[in-house]
Amino acid sequence: MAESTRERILDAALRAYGTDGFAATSLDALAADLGIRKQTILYYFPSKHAVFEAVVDRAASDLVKVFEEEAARGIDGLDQVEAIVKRVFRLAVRQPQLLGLIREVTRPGSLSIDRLSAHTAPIFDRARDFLQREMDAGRMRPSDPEMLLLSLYSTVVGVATELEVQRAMGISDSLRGAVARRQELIRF
Amino acid sequence: MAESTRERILDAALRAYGTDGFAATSLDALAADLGIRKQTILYYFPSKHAVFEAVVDRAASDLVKVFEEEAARGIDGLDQVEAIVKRVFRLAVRQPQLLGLIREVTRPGSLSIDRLSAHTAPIFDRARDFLQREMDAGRMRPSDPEMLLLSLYSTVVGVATELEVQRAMGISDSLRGAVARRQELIRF
DNA sequence: ACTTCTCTCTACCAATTGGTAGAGGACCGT
DNA sequence: ACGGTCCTCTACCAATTGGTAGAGAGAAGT
Repeated sequence: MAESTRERILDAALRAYGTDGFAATSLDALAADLGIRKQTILYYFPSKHAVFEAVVDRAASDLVKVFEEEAARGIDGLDQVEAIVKRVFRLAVRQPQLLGLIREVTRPGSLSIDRLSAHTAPIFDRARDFLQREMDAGRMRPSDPEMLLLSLYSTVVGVATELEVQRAMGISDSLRGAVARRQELIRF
Repeated sequence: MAESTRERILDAALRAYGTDGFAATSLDALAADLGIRKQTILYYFPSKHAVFEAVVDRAASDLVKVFEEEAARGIDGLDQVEAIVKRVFRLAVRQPQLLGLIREVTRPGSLSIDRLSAHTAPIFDRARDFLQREMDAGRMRPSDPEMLLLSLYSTVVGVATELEVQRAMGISDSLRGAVARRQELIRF
């Protein structure tokens, strides 16, 4: 077996929750997609919500890994920001459901938002401190680091919804536009 | 009765779908929230999905109205863009669920995205032509109008998710930041 | 007084939901 | 050969789901 059942469940769950949402995805549908019975899912996870939490945990640690790997390379100033944004973009393009999941978690009525922020809070703090240092060192235009981070975040997430809207509006050159916008953002 | 039952249903549905999502909101829950029976809802709407479509229709026409009223005032250049963005912001702050609804509709697996774009396509085209004219007339920095529109859109929607994330991260001065970001955006 | 229309209700339904209980097979060390 | 552990299954359950059928109340028109 190349991939464990547990991992396969998480993969399918990410796909389903990211596109259709948590509430709209039944355990039966999830199991059918995998060619197994839902009781097998409930063997690995105590409840449906536990599946969701596991998916969030894994997605969060994937994101955290990107930051840590990139931070370990010790690049300065804007170059590091650009490198991270680039990698997050690549991750998002390769796994569009990941951004769908983020939308699901950050929904107003969500229960698991604390779970996500628990994972990301440390790198958020580190990123803020990094930006502050770079600004103090004059390698970056000074502004409020927290706000800049939120700007970066909402732009990246915004691009995800953009792709869908573009499709509905009948615009085709989606990816090129997204990349161009990324570069505009960095310049700014 | 100050407000018709039908309108009250749409109000409650917008609130529920915008915060918890469509799939997570049962007709029973919706009815209980209104102090009525779900059969009353099904008297006004043939199905649960029809309620959703009606909510989307009304929300879309609210948005379209903003554009039409503002366009009728005939202001030139950036001032008109700023005025519209300002009004959309005010609408979003007053009705946060409206942006939640947009997120719901623009989700990858959504069925009603065509319904929304059918409403908004005309004003999208008009906005694009407007930007093109303003650029030609030299009142605005030249760039791709469609891309600029998408930028504006994703920034506005992005702010909605931002507020939630900010809350989770424990940052407080949310509205001020949003307004500041709006102004940065316009300047850009 | 009668019908008709509008509205909200009770009663009910089949299907689906998340979840429990436990059987049975495959593989393990002994 | 045997007991134990790991895994996936069948069988089942109570609760909830969206939806149908139709009763009954009230107002309105005739």
